[in-house]
Amino acid sequence: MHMDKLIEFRELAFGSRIKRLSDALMRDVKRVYKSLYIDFDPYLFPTFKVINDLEQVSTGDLAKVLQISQPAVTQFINILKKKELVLIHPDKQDKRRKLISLSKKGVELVERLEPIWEIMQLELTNFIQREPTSFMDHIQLTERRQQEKSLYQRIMERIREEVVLLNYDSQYDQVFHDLNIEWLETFFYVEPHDTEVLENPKSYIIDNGGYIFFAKFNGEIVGTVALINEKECYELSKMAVSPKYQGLKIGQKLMDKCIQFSRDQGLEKIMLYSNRILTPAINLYRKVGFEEVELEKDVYYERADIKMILKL
Amino acid sequence: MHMDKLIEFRELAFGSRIKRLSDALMRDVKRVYKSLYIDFDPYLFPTFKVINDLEQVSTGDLAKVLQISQPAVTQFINILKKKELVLIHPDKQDKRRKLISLSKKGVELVERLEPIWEIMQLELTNFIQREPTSFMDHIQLTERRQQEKSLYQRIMERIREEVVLLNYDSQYDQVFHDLNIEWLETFFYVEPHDTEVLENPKSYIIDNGGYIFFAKFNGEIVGTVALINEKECYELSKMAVSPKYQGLKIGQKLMDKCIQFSRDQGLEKIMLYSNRILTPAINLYRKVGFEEVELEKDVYYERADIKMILKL
DNA sequence: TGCATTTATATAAGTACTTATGCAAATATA
DNA sequence: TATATTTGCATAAGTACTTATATAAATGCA
Repeated sequence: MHMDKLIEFRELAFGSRIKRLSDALMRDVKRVYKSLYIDFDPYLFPTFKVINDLEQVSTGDLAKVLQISQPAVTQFINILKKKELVLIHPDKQDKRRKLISLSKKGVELVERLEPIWEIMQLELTNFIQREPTSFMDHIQLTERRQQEKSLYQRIMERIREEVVLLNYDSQYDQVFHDLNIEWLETFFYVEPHDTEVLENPKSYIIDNGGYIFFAKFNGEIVGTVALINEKECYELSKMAVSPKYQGLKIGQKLMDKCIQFSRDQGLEKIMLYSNRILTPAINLYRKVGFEEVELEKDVYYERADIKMILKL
Repeated sequence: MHMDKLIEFRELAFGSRIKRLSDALMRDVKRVYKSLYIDFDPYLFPTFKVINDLEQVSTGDLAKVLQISQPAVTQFINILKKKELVLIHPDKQDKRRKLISLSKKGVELVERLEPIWEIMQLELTNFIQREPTSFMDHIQLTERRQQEKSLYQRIMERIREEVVLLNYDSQYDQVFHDLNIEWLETFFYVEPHDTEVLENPKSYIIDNGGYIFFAKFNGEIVGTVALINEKECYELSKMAVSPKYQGLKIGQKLMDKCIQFSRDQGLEKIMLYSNRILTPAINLYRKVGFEEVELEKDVYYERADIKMILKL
């Protein structure tokens, strides 16, 4: 009773099957955008990409090159307009025509999306292109691949792989400062001690036997964390991830690195101070094994209201 | 500007392209049903066919074997119910469950659809299955085939080919009578002379040097026409096509046969009487070359209000 | 055996398109 | 040079699904 009847119906269910397949893939790509907190939808891709490539197009031209109905294009443009991704200017020569081009925000989005599209292109190629075979077999094989590991998972894994970890380098001092100031300003206020440390990471952290790691994605530093040298253990601190790149599990990756690094150094534990407002962070700490311990009275961070320790 | 941009986008537009393709094919199949005056939709096919094959299924089972959402199944069942094609009975053991089975009308529809499905299966196989190649190439080739000659045209042509013409045989006397009585009763009233002729085609038509042809589709006589022997020409008469099988161009096929036959006999013209109410018929007569001539006063059909002649 | 959980289905609202149709501007034609 | 036709876009409504959620019946477990 659990088998797929559409397979049995063979070519007769061809239409239904490619529909089902395309629906599944579109849904997966939609989830990718959502996971990356990007306000974009896969069905908008063809329209958006053509506007980007041709720089200026009319509604009718879009319908022609995309081979979809003109009302569909009108609707998509309205949605892109609402998202402020395109500009619409009437054609001077022909007052019936509207010329569409990308807005500044649209161009920025393209820049953000391009590396992701590249990865999608790669994963999709890998997903659908194997040995040459019949159309029906391709559908069958692709459905099976989707069941084994969804396109969503494949793309996300690949995107996460693109995040590489780097050791401290003074060229990243500014980013280290900015990433940390960002969340400090959002949730608390910046203490004078913070500024001092964040502006001089080398003397305060590195020269004291501490370490700083960076996460790089798409040529950009998108996250950082520091291990500050305390007696007998490291204090995990200055963890910050660019809000633009949430969903990539960068925090997780930085944590893993810190834990592995401390283990390799033969240490027994990692310690950290945090604040209960930062629930996602606290959850991550718990997930990797940190346990809450009593907070001493004279802690040097004013905002700290929780202390956690991970036994290695 | 007229090229297909989706091709350029390669694998990135994979989802959009199979969506576009499936939409096109579904639309074509929908048109086939419409052309045959069958009140059915391609999206209902998987559900309908599974109910037919399994005889009794629950909503949930359908969702499982079709791999679509349960609300979709509920909606499809409601539509099938509205079309009176299925029966819904609550499960005695499990009062939450609903068991779906085909109604009498549903079974009849399956019988009507099965030969068409067979042709669709054939045409689709031919449409999508060529040399083994990559998934993208299959899509490309299929799109091209669709542009050259749409799936709709391919299926319709094949269905029309299934209509074969037969010469007079007394075993078809009853059908000859019934098909003609049907339209006579619909548009006029049956004159005593009609009944006389329709009940004795052999003595009234064949034995007078006339001819009767039949159109057969799916093992059933679906149309007929007679050439009645008059001095110097044939009178085309008793043309009738089963309303169930409109859209197959059966009338056209019977006409072509009559014209070809008369030509082969070396005759100079065909003559017919009709009535202006029967616009589709009159249109067909005009289309193949019949021209209106003056109607004599003493014509032996009371309902005749137009006389036409085709010069061969 | 009673109550929480799970399962089967229904309902509502949203999505990504379609077709049908209307209106205004541009072009062709007389 | 007026008028009919065509073209470009918008609007409305429909279609074939989806997700989210509700409800009632069945089942699991204490």
